[in-house]
Amino acid sequence: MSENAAKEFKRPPTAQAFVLAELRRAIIAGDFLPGEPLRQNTLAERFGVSRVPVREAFKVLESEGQVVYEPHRGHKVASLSLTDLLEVYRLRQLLESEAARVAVENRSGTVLASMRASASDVEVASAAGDLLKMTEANRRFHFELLAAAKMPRLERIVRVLWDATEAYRFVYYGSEHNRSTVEREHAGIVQAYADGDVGLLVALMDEHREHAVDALRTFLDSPSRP
Amino acid sequence: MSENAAKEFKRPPTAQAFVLAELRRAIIAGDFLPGEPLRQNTLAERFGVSRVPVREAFKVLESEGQVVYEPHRGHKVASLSLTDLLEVYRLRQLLESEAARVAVENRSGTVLASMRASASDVEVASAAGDLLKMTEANRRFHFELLAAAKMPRLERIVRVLWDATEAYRFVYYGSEHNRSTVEREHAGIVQAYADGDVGLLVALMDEHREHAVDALRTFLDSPSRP
DNA sequence: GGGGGTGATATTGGATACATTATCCAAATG
DNA sequence: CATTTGGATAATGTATCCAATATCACCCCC
Repeated sequence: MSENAAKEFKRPPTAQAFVLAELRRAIIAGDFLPGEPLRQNTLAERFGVSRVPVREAFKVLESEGQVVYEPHRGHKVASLSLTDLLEVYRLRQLLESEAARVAVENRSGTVLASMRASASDVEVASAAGDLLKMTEANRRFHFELLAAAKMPRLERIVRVLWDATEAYRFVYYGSEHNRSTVEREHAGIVQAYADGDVGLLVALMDEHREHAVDALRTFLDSPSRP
Repeated sequence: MSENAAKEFKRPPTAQAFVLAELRRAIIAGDFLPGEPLRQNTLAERFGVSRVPVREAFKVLESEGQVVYEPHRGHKVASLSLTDLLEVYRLRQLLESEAARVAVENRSGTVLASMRASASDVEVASAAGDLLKMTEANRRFHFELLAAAKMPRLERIVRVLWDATEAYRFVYYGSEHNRSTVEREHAGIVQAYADGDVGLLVALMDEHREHAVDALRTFLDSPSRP
């Protein structure tokens, strides 16, 4: 086996890793409702594994706040109040601004190209009306910049915060007006990064976030919301 | 059973909760060296449980970055480089400053009294040369202010960041000069909070943190460090 | 209608057993 | 001598089983 072939071999995931990835995807996709119980047996059957890797995946999700645990009663999908939302976005503001500042200091053409590519992916998905792909591309877009800061703990914290609200992304993207706002804002963000204008970059990111908050604020404040 | 008695009844922890608490305490106390493997069998025997709750505790600690996991090879205690330390402290600066600002906006006599009490506990422990108690009281001191911000996610994030470096607290507290610096700085912090002077509070907290960083920077940069 | 009790069932917590992977060491091979 | 192979052992991943706890349905009594 040549060195290249060894590098290409992809080790199969452990069952716990598989279950964790699937649960994470399902929660973010809104497949489970906030407050919905997650039954070990049911999920174990669905995934074709025993309860053990399901329980282990739960411990991770619980640590991230995606899932709420009560001894002897099990786990439920965490729900998000307006207060939670505001806290999450404020924390993201602080942390993403820091990442942006550091990323601009170490500006790179590779990051810029990646941001442009994923911004373009967002536009393609938006034009196709594919909200799932748009959500994924949007995430890639933002995490290009976060990763560029080379602060792994910061990136992980933001990912967890991001996950906490991601199930609600569809609310925001449901409106064509919002989608085109997103595209315009991404373009501005890319340009500010390209220009190395950290003040503008941070301001544009803040504004971008604020628009999402405004949409979700209304939604979470609505009495008909589950 | 009366209502009061019901409130006083303390449910025994699950084995996983017990193991998690013990592992957390041991890691923070420096009972395990950075990079040291954590053997499921050994720990299960030590705690008198099966491997299952040990593994579940590991998943939590792994999520928090306290423990590093590699499939099929197990878990080890995370180690901390100078780069890690600087990132942790920078993140704490951002987040603790925010907590301080919010806490001052909602200033309360209860919080002030609690801060004073734990600052006093720090001094008592310092005078007695009890570094473990000093560490605990110091933690209480700082988390009084963090809790006062009533931002649970922020508090949790800071706790995780705090835990990442807490095993090194003894390095800083080993010097009597550093200990008396801590006491003076705590007094300043309490006074700034009492005066509602958020600018001064943040500046004093930054300085307080910077002193710890300086001590640990030297330690982590030292080639004789394990 | 409300409260309490009982039994059946659902679910969780965790112990034990089995399967798989990694590591180590000795023997064999080039 | 260096490298490879094979076997034993250590350790991990997870399935299965057992015990404990929670929930639900039903019944009786006030």
